[in-house]
Amino acid sequence: MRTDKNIELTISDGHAPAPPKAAKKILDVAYDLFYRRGIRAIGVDEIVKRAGVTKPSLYRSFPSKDELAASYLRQYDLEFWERFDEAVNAHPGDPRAQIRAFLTRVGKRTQRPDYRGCGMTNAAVEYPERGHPARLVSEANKQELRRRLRAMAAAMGAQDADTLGDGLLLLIEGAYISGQLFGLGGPAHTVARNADLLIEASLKK
Amino acid sequence: MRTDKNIELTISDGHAPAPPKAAKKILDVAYDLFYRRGIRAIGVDEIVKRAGVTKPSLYRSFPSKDELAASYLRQYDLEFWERFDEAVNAHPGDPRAQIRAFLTRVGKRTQRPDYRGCGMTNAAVEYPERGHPARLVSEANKQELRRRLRAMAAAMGAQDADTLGDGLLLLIEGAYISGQLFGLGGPAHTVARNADLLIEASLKK
DNA sequence: ATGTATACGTACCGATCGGTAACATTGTCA
DNA sequence: TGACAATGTTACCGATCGGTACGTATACAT
Repeated sequence: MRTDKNIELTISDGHAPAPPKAAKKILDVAYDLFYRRGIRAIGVDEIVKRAGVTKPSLYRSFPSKDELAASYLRQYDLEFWERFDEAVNAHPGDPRAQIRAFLTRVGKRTQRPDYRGCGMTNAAVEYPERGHPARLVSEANKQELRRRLRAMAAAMGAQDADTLGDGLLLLIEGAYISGQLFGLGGPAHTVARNADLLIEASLKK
Repeated sequence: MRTDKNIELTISDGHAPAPPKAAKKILDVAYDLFYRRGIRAIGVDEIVKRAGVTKPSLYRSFPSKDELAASYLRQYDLEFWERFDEAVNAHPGDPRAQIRAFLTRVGKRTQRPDYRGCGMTNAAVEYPERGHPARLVSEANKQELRRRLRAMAAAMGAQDADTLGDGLLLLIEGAYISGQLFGLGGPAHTVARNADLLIEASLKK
């Protein structure tokens, strides 16, 4: 089991030495398939077939399927925080509005017919074994999310900031799961409204 | 694909004609393995090995692995409603106390070191394909849970009962997921407290 | 032209996947 | 005791799993 491969991909840095084209296509295809149908459900053969490459090309860029899954999640992590920070930056200094903006978007996304929940959450469910490469990425993402939600709850002036932050996290995770369980018209579309009620109840003394 | 097998097991009815002993052991082992490590992660070979039987024995009682998974979830469904009704029956006529009792127990369960979330939720994540036998059981369970939570919210006199019921469902699903993601000391232990705050905010006009 | 490094393709590996055919064993009741 | 049906066992199936040995094509520097 070698560990010295280029797990961290330099995707189109513009002028660096060598941009591996196959790796990007592989990761793009894997991203789509892993998210839509699950990591365990997809074999490497299907990935390379859809990417128009061959298996050795995959294993030259990624040490294993597990590490490819971890790379998929690292990409997911990037895009997740993009969405999160977008909501945050839209309402500077107003954490309650930031949460509302983020959850309004989440609520909308969960109502899309092809919604499949949070890639991070799903991966953690698929890989319960501690220490699995994919699970590690997922856990790190969730712990950072918890940290930020608690900080935002504190900035709102909540009586018990940690409890409110955790409550918001529960609502968010619930929305991710309910979105893929119930589909359109499911409970997930109420996440922003319920979060606002919970915040309201946690502020007043 | 035959469908006329004895999926519904008569487990130890005491004096009926034929109690299939192997089927029960298979289902017990499958229950444990499927829950702890995931359905896709467990092969039928491991199940029959741990159950002390052989593969044909499994396939005489269950038409397929998918149907065995569905049977596992039907058993899970039974035990779930047992726990739920226990909390309900402990506080007749007081839906708010019923919810509190149920969520207090959920919060405690999520803090156990071997906690692996809700078998129903996990199965739905593992099998996103619509119509999968396991997923159908999971979806039915969740829809019934949603129905009952909304009814309880209405009985509490909530301003918007459907929103409160859905909010409680989000918190519950969030607790299931967070329990297995964060382990001990995670956000799930606040589920009862957050639910009570949300209820409080949803009642007052 | 020729070395050298790198990306890619063909063909294959053993292991495991879910599932089954054919046969042996057992319990039950006439 | 004999007949029958249900259960258990041995041995195997084709397909797919993740992963690899090894030869080939291409680009650039000398």
